[in-house]
Amino acid sequence: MPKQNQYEFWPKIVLPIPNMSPSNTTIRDVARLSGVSPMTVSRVINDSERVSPETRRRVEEAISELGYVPSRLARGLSRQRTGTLAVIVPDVANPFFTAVVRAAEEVARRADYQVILCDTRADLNVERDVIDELIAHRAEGVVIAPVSDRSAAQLRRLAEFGVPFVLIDRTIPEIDCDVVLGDSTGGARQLVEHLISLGHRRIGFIVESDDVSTARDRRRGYEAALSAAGIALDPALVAHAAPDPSGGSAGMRRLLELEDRPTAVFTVNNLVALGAIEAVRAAGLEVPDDVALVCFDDIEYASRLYPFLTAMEQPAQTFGTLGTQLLLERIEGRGPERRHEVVLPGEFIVRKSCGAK
Amino acid sequence: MPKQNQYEFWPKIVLPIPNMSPSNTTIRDVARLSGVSPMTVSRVINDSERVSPETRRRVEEAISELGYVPSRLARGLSRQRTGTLAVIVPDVANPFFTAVVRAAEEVARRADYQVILCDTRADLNVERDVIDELIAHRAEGVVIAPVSDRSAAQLRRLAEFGVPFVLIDRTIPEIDCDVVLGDSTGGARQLVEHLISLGHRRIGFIVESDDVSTARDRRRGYEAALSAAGIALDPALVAHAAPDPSGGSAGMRRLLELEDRPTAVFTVNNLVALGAIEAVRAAGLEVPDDVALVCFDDIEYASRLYPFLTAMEQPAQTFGTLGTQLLLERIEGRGPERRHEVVLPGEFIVRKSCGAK
DNA sequence: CTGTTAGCGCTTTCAT
DNA sequence: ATGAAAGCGCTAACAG
Repeated sequence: MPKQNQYEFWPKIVLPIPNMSPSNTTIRDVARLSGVSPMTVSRVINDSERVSPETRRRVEEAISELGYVPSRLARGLSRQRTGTLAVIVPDVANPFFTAVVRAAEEVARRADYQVILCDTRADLNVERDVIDELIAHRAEGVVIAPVSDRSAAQLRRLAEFGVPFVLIDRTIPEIDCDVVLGDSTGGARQLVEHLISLGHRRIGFIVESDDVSTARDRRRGYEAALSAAGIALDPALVAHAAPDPSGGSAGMRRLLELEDRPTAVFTVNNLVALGAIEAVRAAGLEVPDDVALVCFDDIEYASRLYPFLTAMEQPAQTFGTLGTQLLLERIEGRGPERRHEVVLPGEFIVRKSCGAK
Repeated sequence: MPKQNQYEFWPKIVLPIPNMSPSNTTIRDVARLSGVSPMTVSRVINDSERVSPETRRRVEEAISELGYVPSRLARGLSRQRTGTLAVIVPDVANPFFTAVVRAAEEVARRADYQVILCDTRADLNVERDVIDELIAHRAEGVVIAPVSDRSAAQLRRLAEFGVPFVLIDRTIPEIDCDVVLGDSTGGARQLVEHLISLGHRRIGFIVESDDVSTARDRRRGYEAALSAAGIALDPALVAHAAPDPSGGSAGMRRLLELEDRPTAVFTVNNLVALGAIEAVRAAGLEVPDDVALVCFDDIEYASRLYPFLTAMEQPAQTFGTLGTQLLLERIEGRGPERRHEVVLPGEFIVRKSCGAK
């Protein structure tokens, strides 16, 4: 079990480092070598039509001979556009966001945009810093799953700087922009109704703070399902916790300590479910026998190995694809005046954790 | 079940888009407003000492009044350094690399570097393109888990451009540079010896192509364990496959079709194991009863939900941390002449898939 | 402590 | 079809 600083003294091997000397070839070097002006070289590297085939050939030869690669910095500064856009998520390690990010990158790449991926770790301050960096970088647009409603300030900042953005997974009350959402309310309702149909009456809910739209919407769905079934809402059954495994554990522990503890629990997402399950087991109980459990979002690899979580699976890739497409439309001015609000239905997947036969 | 183009016609909501007009405030605007020269403003934003407190105050006031954010493009072009480094992995969605990436980003951020994350999808061409982009961006260094030995060309290209890089997880024969590795050979040997100690004699191996160093090294460990136990190597038991779940399935299917099929299988990594298990189940068999299984790398969330895979877990975060630290040393010229080669031991975790009691 | 002068490497605009 | 001049926004290197 390596300790953190075990590698303070690295094992060393005596081998030469390759000779690295920055080769700073510029457009002028290419121009000189091919006997034309920098402007002509510029035309060649930008596939402008107005270059004679012969000149083009000579320039291209010089380029490959010199191993010239145009500087994006200079080009960006001069053109006043960077061809870069950003994807910001609260946690890349969450399989849901991992999928979102991959899809977004794919679309961006195909449209010839570079993408900068930013992980805020659900930290508002990191998010602020990251957004400032992106402004400094003159990113042309941002696809973002914001930390919470309090991200509004930084988004307004983006808007001030004329950087278009689209929200994914989460809305923010005062922010009007394109947005790609899951059907949180409907999905939650469906999950909870399923538990009710299984005979549960005391159903817990582990959820993050109310300033995240998905948390609010899913709570709404939870309440709607209960009320439709004539079950009174018991505030003690709603446990607020961080939206990660340790939050899930903490939340579940609190629910289990209740006098009249729930027989079933709905967690706001996959990672919370994970922690909740661990807490159940730590208490010497079992899912679903002692506590049934349903949640939002799947954990793909886990489910492939062991189909356990009954979940409302959201089409993560589509969040990324669509979000990026909408963003590209805005960037390229093709977007309509009115904003898009896309709501993607989830897929209800019944597995073992809910205890359905 | 949403079809791909169901969203060709997005639902629209009539809401105004915030008025976005690019605010192009430059250092000169700030200079003008605060009544100093651009140079003084530059000094202020760079925390240079040589500015009187009063001037500094006025400048800072102007900055916040104008909402000025210095352009990284211009700064980079002028300073001839971008403060950007890149992390390249073959698959961010692989929990192992997800962890690597997060750790790397953390270290980079603390050293005030921006990081660009690139996912090559194990595609050599994507890798080449990505590296070209990074050169164009004038990234200052690269931490890379290369696709295969054939990545050598693009790494040499990096070196030509004076971009330092460190290899993680995988070495490349002709490339001498800092590298952070796991103990593939030793780890593989330990895994296979464990299977042997459980009584297995026919042990299969599902592995990717031999031009990836980890594949070679793990095969070496596999063979060493067999030979130490006096078990003859049967080439039919070594299945080559893509290093992902579908590759794992394909590989396992081939092994199961053998006349004298293996009673245990070692897979080169976590994702291959996943596919292999699916194939076993699809064949109506069970792990570990019909086929025992061990692999490299854990699938964290899956294991938390259901501790199943017997695996050689590698300290992924340390790969990222150390790799980035080494890179930073190189970038900042603090690195020693000789290269570092760090080999991190794995942790052998016995769970159910190997069938140990 | 502050300002001036030159670029950084590319592209835009306008000539030719 | 090609080139010259100017400038994108910033900072290094010198003044003063």
